[in-house]
Amino acid sequence: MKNPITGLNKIFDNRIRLGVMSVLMVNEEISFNDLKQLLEVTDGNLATHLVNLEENGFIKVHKGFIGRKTNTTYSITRQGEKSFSDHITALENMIKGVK
Amino acid sequence: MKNPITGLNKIFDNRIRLGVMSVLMVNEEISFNDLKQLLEVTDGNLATHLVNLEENGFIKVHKGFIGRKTNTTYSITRQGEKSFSDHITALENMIKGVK
DNA sequence: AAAAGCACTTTGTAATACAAAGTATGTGAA
DNA sequence: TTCACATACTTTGTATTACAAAGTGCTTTT
Repeated sequence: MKNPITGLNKIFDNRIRLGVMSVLMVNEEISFNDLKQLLEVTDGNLATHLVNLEENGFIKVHKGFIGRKTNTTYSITRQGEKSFSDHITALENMIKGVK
Repeated sequence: MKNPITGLNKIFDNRIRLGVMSVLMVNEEISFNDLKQLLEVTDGNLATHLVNLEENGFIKVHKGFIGRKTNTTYSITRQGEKSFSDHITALENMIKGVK
């Protein structure tokens, strides 16, 4: 038998970062506020995880407007897609092992 | 859209505990040492996570012998199977969402 | 002019994770 | 019989992480 948890990405051990990534896999972009409500987190906490994901090159930020209100949105990067897919694959392999 | 990370069990956010559980889903029992080598962790760290899993009622401990050498093995409980299955289901649902 | 919203940053604290060292018990070798 | 070694921990100390709450700067709404 081999180590079932190799290939898991440490960045995605955290559930909020995991949540952000899986949302961004299926949504072209999402706003800060929508993300905050969806994941049910405080804004400070969310902001920290978003910075982390951005610094790791997994997401990118777009500062825009809705009318004249600021509206920040986030989207996934190529590298983010790749790294998250790899993580999902590792999870699936682990799950396959237990079934 | 709904929160993709609801249903995930916080105990299984940690990769070592996740690893222990997935090993115990497919092995009737495993010894402390085998687990340590398989998951590539220090014994102190592993022991801590095993205590955590035991206190949560997910695994049980059997202190036995091989010949006259002590041999501690671990196995999953009914509740552990249930909780871990639920976690896997939650993961699968999350993954389904991103595919 | 005041209050409120957005998207943060800063601050402080609590929880978590981990390595390393120490411990108790027993075994095998010299 | 004494010494080194193994098992399965526990203890200790530290580093990392996560989080809430409060503060900030800007803008918009009332």
